[in-house]
Amino acid sequence: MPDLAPPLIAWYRENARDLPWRRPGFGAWGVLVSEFMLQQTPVNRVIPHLEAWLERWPTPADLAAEAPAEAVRQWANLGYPRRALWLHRAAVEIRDRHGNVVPSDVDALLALTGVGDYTARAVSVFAYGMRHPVVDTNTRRVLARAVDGRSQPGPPSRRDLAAMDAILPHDDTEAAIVNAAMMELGATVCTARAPRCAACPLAHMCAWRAAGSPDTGDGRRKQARYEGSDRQARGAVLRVLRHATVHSVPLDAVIADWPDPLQRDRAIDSLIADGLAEASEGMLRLPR
DNA sequence: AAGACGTGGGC
DNA sequence: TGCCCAAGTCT
Repeated sequence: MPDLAPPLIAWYRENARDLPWRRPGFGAWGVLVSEFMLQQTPVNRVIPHLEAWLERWPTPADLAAEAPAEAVRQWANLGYPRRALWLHRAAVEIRDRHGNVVPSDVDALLALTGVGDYTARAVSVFAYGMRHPVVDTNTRRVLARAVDGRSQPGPPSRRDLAAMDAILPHDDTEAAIVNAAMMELGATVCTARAPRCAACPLAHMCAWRAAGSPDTGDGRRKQARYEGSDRQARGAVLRVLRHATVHSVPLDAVIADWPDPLQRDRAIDSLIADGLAEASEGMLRLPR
């Protein structure tokens, strides 16, 4: 397998988007917040929310001092609101266990609530310049095509980390660039549908292209239907709680017109179980 | 370890 | 319309 790093580095230097978290001195807290927001939410939707968040809470302790409800409300419509809860918990943990400094060590990062294999390495690499493989869905797709000759990656696996590590240069700085370049290439050129191979710096050494760009099938899990789902009901409940001018709403009034009353009750119960809502004396509200 | 978990945009 | 997709994590 030829060395992917040189063309990736040259391409990234010319084509990287100017994203807030790539600005010099953006800070590890900003990077951590951005990574939470970017978990399954597109870049363009994240940017305005990220800037508002950091303006309101410039350090972990600023966020930790607030009630979780404020984090959930500020999260607005970014989706997967448990991430707001987890980010709040992580802020408390960083304040209490790390002196209000986002850790640089992967294992310390992994111990934070809501931080998994991807986010831990992304923060260590992009905020602190450490040398680790960073593997997200973009990286996995580029590896699947350029290295394995497949149209789509298989299911996520710890082996992905070793595969990415194998193409990283020894130098820390160059390794960080290759990590970012793989993600950027997957996001802007080597996309899931209609990849722009004519603009790809790896096209001349791509195993998938060499094999004639075969459709090797999709190893991706199909997403459950959203329309009519419990998730949709949960989303509707939480939207009411976020928008409530009084921070507490009569339980019976929350999406009272929902078509399926059992689903409505299930949604409320599960939100309470998740810590995203609290009920008391016939009222429902975001967690204090 | 397969499924749950929001939301919005593209085609 | 309906399905796919988006810098994942947790149970």
